[in-house]
Amino acid sequence: MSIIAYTHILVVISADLVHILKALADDNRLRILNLLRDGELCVCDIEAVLCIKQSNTSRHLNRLKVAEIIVSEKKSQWVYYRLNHETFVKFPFISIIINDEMGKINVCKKDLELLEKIKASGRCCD
Amino acid sequence: MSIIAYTHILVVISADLVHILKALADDNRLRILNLLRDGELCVCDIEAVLCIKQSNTSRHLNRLKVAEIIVSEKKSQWVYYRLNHETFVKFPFISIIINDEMGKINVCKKDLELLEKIKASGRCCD
DNA sequence: ATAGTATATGAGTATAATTGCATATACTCA
DNA sequence: TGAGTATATGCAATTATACTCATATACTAT
Repeated sequence: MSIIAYTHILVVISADLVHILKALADDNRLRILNLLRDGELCVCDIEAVLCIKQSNTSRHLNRLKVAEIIVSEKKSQWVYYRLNHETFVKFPFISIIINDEMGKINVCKKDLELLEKIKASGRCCD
Repeated sequence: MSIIAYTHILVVISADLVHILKALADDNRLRILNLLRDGELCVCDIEAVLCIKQSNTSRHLNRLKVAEIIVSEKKSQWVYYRLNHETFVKFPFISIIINDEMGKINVCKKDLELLEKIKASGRCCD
């Protein structure tokens, strides 16, 4: 179900249902997606809110990126991650999980509050 | 996020989002849910279509049952499994995955065809 | 009772996922 | 250029998951 296209060195692996579900099936990654609802964030913001190691944060983000659930953009020394709405068009259930389910989870609410505090009182970036 | 209620010996663990996603994030279990779209099936039917070992089939079914995605009912020597629509009301994204995504997957289409053949030409049960 | 069938489970193995530490890379700013 | 910051990645340890084989349990029918 995965499409692998070789164009010179470029390798594109189209995410399929199981890979997307595997990427979603983790507490930390769900919390990351919840944080990204409000807009893009850099690795250090996420790291601070979730209180997990930088390398771990980076790996979780990469897992979501490989599944095409998020995309990244480098701006000076920071890498900003944001939700990939193109994939949500193809797999609408992802939007439903992020928009409808996240709000019900207590940890997710607290994460958003903590994010606001961190944003207010001097972030690592920007 | 899990609610654990002790009433005498009864233990009820309410399935939460991550557990449901973990239960869904597997090829064989997605194929099982696809087969159950048309109605209840016993273990041997599923085993035959997916071409996996009986013990493995039983464990996958248990994983889905613990996540409350399916329910089981014993009828004489067979155990019939079916979709748990109560959970789908609580988590509508599951319905969307099963109804909208399964149909797009080739293996799932073939599984349904094979199931019809097995049902037609003498099943193990009933 | 006994043999046969359906399902569940314990034990062991193989593989995959998560994590942390140390380090490499990329970028900025003085 | 050199120091500092942000992010990614190699490696190793730990844990979780999937799978198989053998066996136990539950039920049916003779």
